[in-house]
Amino acid sequence: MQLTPPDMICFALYSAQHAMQQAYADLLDDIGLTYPQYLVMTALWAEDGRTVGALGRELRLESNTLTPLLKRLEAQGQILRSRDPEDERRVLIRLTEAGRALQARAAHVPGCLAERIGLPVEDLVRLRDEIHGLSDRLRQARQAASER
Amino acid sequence: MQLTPPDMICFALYSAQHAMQQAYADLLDDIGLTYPQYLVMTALWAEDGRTVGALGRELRLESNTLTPLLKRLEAQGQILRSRDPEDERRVLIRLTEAGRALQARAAHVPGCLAERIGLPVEDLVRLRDEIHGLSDRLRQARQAASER
DNA sequence: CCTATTTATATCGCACACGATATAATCGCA
DNA sequence: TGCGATTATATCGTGTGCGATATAAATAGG
Repeated sequence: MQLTPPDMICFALYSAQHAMQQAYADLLDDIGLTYPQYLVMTALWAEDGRTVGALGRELRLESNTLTPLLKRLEAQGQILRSRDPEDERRVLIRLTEAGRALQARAAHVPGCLAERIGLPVEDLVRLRDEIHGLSDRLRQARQAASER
Repeated sequence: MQLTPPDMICFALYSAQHAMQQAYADLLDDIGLTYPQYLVMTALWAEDGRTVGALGRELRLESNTLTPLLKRLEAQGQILRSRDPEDERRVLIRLTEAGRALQARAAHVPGCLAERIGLPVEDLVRLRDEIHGLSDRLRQARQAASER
């Protein structure tokens, strides 16, 4: 007896994440952002002026992913990267005027996505929380295993 | 008002998929497979001798992703790639003896994962089906949008 | 005060994903 | 039968993710 990919919850996540990223790509193409770039911009619209590390803790990404991504956003003129004078190890990420202006141009995205999905908000919220619960369990188990 | 990534169901999927892939990476490292390679091998253990296209339909991947991945599996000696004599456009993927033998070495993986997650099977099955439902809705909406 | 350790970010290499395009084989139909 | 359309796979370029490692700044302990 062999499980097939469609039976596996890991594959459900894998293919749903791809479908979601493609749905976002359709909407984000207009404003010139990739989906991970949009996540970073979303985090900055909510709270500007954070360090690379603080962004990484929110998005669960390391500097090896964030640094090149942030350099591309800087090259696009959406953000500025500068060393923190208080602690020269840290790099502060701040939105430019263009980066702030992009928020309005992306304001329709969550609504368009919700419309594409077509499920009641309560269902989405419940599903989101269940998926976060799964993530938390996986990360805790990994933490525990690495401390063995 | 700005949604933050943790509020967004897309980010729940995104981070859960990363956590899942890392959990698998811990287990698959021993047998020398990446997580996408494991998905392909799983599909082949269930049904050997399929074409690239048939694998792609099951895993929802295109040839631009599968071809290099399959070449790496071939270089590892897990599979053979050969043109279908019936239709020279198609490439048949068949397990080698080593590829079949790997099934036994990977047999513990689903159990280890379930243990890491630590949720009842019924919950996992329900969650899996809800996530598949979300994927289906996203793909249908994309299909509909592209036909506009 | 001076060095060992820790912390924050960056660099490198590899393996995906995927849009766009290329190539070759097969099919459809006049 | 011939040829344009379709199908199956491959190639190319870009952008992630991440393990491993490097580098530089800050901290801690003697």
